[in-house]
Amino acid sequence: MLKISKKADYALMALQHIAAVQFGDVTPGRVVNTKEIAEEYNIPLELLAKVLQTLAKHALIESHNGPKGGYALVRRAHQITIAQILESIEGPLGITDCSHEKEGEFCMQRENCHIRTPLLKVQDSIAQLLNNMTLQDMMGGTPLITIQSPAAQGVER
Amino acid sequence: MLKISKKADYALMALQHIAAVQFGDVTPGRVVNTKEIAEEYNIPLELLAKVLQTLAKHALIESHNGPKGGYALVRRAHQITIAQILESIEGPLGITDCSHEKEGEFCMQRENCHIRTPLLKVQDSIAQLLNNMTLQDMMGGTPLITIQSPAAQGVER
DNA sequence: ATGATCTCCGATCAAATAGGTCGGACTAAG
DNA sequence: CTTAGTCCGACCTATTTGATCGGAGATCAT
Repeated sequence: MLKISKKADYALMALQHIAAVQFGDVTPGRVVNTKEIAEEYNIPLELLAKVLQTLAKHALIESHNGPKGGYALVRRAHQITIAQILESIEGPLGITDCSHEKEGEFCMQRENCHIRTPLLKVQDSIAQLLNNMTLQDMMGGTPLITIQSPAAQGVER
Repeated sequence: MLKISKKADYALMALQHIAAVQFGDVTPGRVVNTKEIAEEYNIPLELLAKVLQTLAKHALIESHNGPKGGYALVRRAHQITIAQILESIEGPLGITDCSHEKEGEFCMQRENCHIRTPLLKVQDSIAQLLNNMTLQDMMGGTPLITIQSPAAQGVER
């Protein structure tokens, strides 16, 4: 349960990769195109393209067209929150249908519903969690396969 | 994003209602049948029945068959966590596909994936959040506990 | 300038999952 | 024993998600 979509997964991988290239030591400042990312992580090319387009539309990355083109981060990694990334792809956070009810619409269970308020509380907690974590926290450089000491993880803050 | 299913919603409403009847002041100990809950909250009867069956199979409630039959909680409200309820309906918590990979199976992106470990960290935080909240916290019409964000480090309450 | 290449973008298709429905099996009251 | 009321499991449909295709526009190399 509470699974995030594959597209969101791809978005996180792609942004992590772009950040690593752009701010890394090897070829700093280089833009990276869709194909490179797709091959590196075995992601369907066309689908990844669509994901990156969406991210660009939400101003998380900017696109450079033509040959030698590609994508580049607009902000630095620590200024991009996980919440922003996920919401760009999957829409606003809402663990229940009635999370974003506009005035005038309401679910059929609303009048006697006792669980809405506690659930919104849970939702707030998750929102804070995702807002306090940035792309920088995903940078660690250590590949997954190697054994890693718990202290060496980039996510520790 | 991260929306829980309608079935899970119905499960929470139903359990809240059963607990209110069973441990309330009006008719304590009474079992409550599917129809009563469905009408109270405008839930499709047959679908709610299926949800309750699932909850019974996971030993959160017990079914009493025949006339005057219905469902009753087996444990008290404060001993049933939200995590247990949701997992009974939607399966184990897992924000990403590779959360519960068995030995031998792995996603196509695994070998170069840098986001798995941080995401599992997020998942752990959410798990703690849901495990620290019980059905009791949903009782009483008015909101009850304040939940702190587990974002910084370790979840405390 | 012109062609070749690369990216962007919309529309489209297929698979998975959630939402909802049906008839039968069982139980206990009368 | 009958009968009304309940649980239970299989079935069907609709929405969402994952993935794909083809063309238009932009940029760089020649």
